[in-house]
Amino acid sequence: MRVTIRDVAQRAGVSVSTASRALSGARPVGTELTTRVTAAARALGYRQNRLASALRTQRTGTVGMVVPQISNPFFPALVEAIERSLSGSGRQLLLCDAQRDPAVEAVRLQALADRQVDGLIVAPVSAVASADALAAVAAEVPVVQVDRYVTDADLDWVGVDDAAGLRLIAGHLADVGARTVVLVSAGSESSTGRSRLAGFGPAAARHRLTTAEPLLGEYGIDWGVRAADLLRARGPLPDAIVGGNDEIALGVVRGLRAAGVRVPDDVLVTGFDDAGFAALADPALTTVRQPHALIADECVRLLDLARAGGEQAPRRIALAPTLVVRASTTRS
Amino acid sequence: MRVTIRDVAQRAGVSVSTASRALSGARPVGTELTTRVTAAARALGYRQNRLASALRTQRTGTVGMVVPQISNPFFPALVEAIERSLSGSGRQLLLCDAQRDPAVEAVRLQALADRQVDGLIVAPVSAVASADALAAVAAEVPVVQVDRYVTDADLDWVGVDDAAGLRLIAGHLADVGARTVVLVSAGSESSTGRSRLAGFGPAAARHRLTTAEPLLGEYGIDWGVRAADLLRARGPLPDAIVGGNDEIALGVVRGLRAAGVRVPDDVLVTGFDDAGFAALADPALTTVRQPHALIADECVRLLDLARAGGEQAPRRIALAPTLVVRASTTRS
DNA sequence: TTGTATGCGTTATCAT
DNA sequence: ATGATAACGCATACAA
Repeated sequence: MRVTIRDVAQRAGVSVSTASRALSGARPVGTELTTRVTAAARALGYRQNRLASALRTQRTGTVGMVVPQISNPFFPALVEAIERSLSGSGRQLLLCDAQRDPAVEAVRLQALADRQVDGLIVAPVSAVASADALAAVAAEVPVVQVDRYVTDADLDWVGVDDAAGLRLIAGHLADVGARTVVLVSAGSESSTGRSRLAGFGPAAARHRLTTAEPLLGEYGIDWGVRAADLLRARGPLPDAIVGGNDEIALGVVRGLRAAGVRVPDDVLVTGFDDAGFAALADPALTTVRQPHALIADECVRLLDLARAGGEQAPRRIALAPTLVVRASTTRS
Repeated sequence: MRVTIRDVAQRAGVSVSTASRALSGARPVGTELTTRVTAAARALGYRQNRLASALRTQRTGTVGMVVPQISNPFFPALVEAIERSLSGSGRQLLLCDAQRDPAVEAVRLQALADRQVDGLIVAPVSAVASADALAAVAAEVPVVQVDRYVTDADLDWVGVDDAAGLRLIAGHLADVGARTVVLVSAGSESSTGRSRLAGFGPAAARHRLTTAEPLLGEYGIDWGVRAADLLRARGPLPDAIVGGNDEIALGVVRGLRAAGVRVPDDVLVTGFDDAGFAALADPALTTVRQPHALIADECVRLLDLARAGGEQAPRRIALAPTLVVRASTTRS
């Protein structure tokens, strides 16, 4: 049988409550008894049954996270950062994958709520189709959205300041001599697609860059390849192509190269996110890095705030990204 | 207050035990009462408190997993597969990141055990430094190693058949006309480094390929770049370079390209694992794909077997990989 | 400061 | 087949 707190108490010659208090530090315990208890605990190799504790305290020390797809190269870094941020306060991450399906996502959200997680960090699959399920769980457990958010639900959100990211990119492109730029990004189904599109025009204008009509498709390498063809069909290429994320940018590079256009020699290309492979690509991608650690910390902070403060107006926290200049915009 | 099974029982006009049995199906319950109970449960929106259930049944329905580093591009696909395999039986994955540190890993293993996970799936950070902690938790909960294993611990393992993978690669290289090949891989600190090295010679011999002295460093793009230089310094390049994993292969490609050597035109290059970026790289990497879904299923199966059967001789399951031919070995 | 007794929500045991 | 009751391991209200 496992060693329980009863065994510890017995061995230390105290009551169970004293043992509990001595170990948790919830209430003061005499110095001698404290040492007796801790000694007994160590001697017996006692380790708390977190389940029983959670049942009693209503706190599991676990936080649930649902990502659209963990194999999507953007999320592992985020998961890692959140796992790390949580472990700072002794909590653990219960990770679920939504398989890009709002229905699966809904099941996962409920399952996590049933396991009494202390909070839920969610990157919703869809801006609209995920809304109901998210609102439902939010009624029973604190929820923070990360990266993406759903429309029509007043929930906290933490992500990157897309407008600021695009300003960084525009500034850099202007610095290296670009005059004409075009955006290749995702449409407005996702919240990030919308805000990146909205941020692009003003950012370009601020740095006196001439823009052409944006090409909007979806986040993915295939769309980037296709967009490169569309762009060439349009006429002379711009000086620079701004990808809505790294995958699109990589697709653009590949599409261009297949047509004999060299990057960065003939055209500059930038990405967004700094997903793992951006540095591995050839040419390595100039991109905007999301501050994973800060995003993670903010998520955790909002979660704790929600637990403490109860109902509040939803907070939306957009953190500043940083520019990472690599070979795709560096002419030798 | 949350709705508990008491509420359901009351509304259905039965005892709590009957309600429990009707809902769980543990013991037969009269048809009428069953319908009354399920109706009441649905009407009240009852959802079981998994914690309380777990405390009683000693089964949490969660499986812990510890990976060396989730941002390492090999692991997300594995995590996804395991998450999926588990969800088939209604279980969930508690994911931890060891931050490449055996000490952190040890803490995570204990934390998961304290949370009463039903099983543990671990890709150990180090073949030697991870052994003690792994053996310790294995004493209290079923453990299955995946991908890598520790020496000196009799624990189940599921992974890929490295020798078979290298035979696939050698066969393919022979098919496309290569005569001389060299291995660039990791040393023998990791179990995979050891077995891939061991499998290379026989695989090459089987297909009448001439081999040169292998270059052994570590899994990582930097080593690949450096190895490319070492290889060029050695004299004329071989027809093909076999990377110990995809990162090394990518580094080799980059190192060669920096020196003006073209892939695949001048030299063929292969990887191992089919990590996410292998398909995204340029040129896309010919590699050996690990059967993630099968590996995941086997992990789960062994876990369940261990729960059921108690102590057994450790099982080591090496699954057959498949060859993925891409541009890095395809001359146009 | 310490001990006693109760309950968290559920399932298992033992009756009937 | 059904119900009363105890117990899982822990933390806390209350009493001393």
